[in-house]
Amino acid sequence: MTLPKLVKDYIDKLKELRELGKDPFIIKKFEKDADAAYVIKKFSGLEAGEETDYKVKMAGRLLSKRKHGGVIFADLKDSSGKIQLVFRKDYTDEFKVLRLVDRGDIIGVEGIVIKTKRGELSILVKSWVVLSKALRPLPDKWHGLEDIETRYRQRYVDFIMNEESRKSFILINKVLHLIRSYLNENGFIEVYTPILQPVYGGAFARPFETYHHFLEEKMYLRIAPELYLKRLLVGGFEKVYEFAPCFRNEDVDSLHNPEFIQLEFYWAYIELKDLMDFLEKMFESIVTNLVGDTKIEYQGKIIDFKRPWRRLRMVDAIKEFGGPDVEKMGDEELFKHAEELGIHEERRGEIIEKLFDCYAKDRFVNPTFVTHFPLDISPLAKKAGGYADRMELYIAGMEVANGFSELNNPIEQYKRFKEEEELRKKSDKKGLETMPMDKDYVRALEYGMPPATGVGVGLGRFFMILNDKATLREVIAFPTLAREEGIEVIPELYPEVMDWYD
RNA sequence: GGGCUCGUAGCUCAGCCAGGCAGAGCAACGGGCUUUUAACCCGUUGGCCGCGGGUUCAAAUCCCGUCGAGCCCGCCA
Repeated sequence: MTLPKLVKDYIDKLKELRELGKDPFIIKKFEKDADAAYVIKKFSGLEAGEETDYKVKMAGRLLSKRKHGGVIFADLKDSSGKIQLVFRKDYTDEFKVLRLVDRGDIIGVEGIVIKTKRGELSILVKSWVVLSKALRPLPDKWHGLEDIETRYRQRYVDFIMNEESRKSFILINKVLHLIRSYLNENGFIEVYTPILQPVYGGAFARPFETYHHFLEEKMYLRIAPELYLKRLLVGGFEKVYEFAPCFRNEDVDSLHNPEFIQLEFYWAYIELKDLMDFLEKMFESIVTNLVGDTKIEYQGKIIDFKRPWRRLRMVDAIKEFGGPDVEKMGDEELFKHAEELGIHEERRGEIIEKLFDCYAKDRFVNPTFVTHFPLDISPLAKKAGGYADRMELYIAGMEVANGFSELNNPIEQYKRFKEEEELRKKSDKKGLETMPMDKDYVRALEYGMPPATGVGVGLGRFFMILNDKATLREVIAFPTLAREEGIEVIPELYPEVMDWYD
């Protein structure tokens, strides 16, 4: 570790600043009256060499520092953008003290807007103040931070160095805002339902378990908000939605993170085709608002969100892309075919779904609704013919949404839960892929839930598409990683600094 | 869970195949420079080669194990 040696210079400078009565860490505010984007917008028309008398007070992080003897150039980055600072020996206050200011420090400056002889719009700095001293060096100014692991573990450094990363999250904020507005304008209300649940449900997944010491009870982090949102329908809410953080104790890959956010919404008195119409309109509106077009490029492919979107039955999708006609196959034949493909499942429905994944899933680039799911893997949905009245939305080969006509018959719901319990007893998979009985939910249905349709949208995957990112981790600010051991911090490396701040 | 790849200075990377003093650029430090923008020039500092074991006179390099990360497959609607 050479970090201590490098850090020594930084803490020596902090010490000197303190001795000069300039300890950055005691400062509580800096009144900015401009940011980089504002100055660039207002003054980009200046002639090279022109100096205005327009005064600005700006603050941000110093990303680079170029010394030329009597003049120092630096780049200041704030949340709006980047602008050059010019410090001049014959103009700037305390010019010599600038040797204590490093790349990475956060500073506030007051100066005038100029354009240099080389034509770079800049702030000629009169006075300056260090607002926070960086005690660790920034990554290479040219290559920046590229190491994927460090980018995720120390995302703060990633955001400093990689504007692209920061932009993704600004875009996500816009998308969230658009979704909220769209739903609110359509009469939905936003709600929050329990994340800590005594019984998990609403999906097939292994939950995280925890323990409530006061209640002395085992609890689960929710795998989905579904069953609570439908309790609200029972209670008389007709259109509800939730941006729901969910937790699933399963493997991590480019499409799965143990914690992720689902948008779920429920709408009473409409049926599945109405929901699909609504989703089309909503997505089309969001994409159009965002990029001014229904088409976007994702990983080299063009995705067109223009409605109407294709709708087809799952069994037809399998056929269309070279798979068998499962409707004409008996159980024995179907299971045999699955075995040949290496698919080992206990339910007919699971096999059909796997066949869909195998043959068809990747083929849907433009948004496509796949409908008519096997009943036995849809214990919360109503029936439609021999199938579940259910759809999944596929975009760029990814499952982005899953919705269905909500089963509101308490008797049938009870039976489906029972079937799940039976299956769990038989299963050799420790019951992880079955839903537990939720009697309170059945009781709620016994009071009467209106016919309704609901959907869960995997927002992360939608964000991936909009940001043209290949992995979910890129659109999660702090993705789940294994614990990092052996982190050393500066007060441990240089205990004497602890005496500075009593 | 299976396969493949990677881990060397704060950052970006060489060195490994074919064992022989631990390297470069950037950053940092000292000096020069009043219009640069990857500034430049001269000099200096900086290493648990992820970790543990083995082979060897000698290991960053070869072998085994292990930890972390990435990609693919399986699994997770």
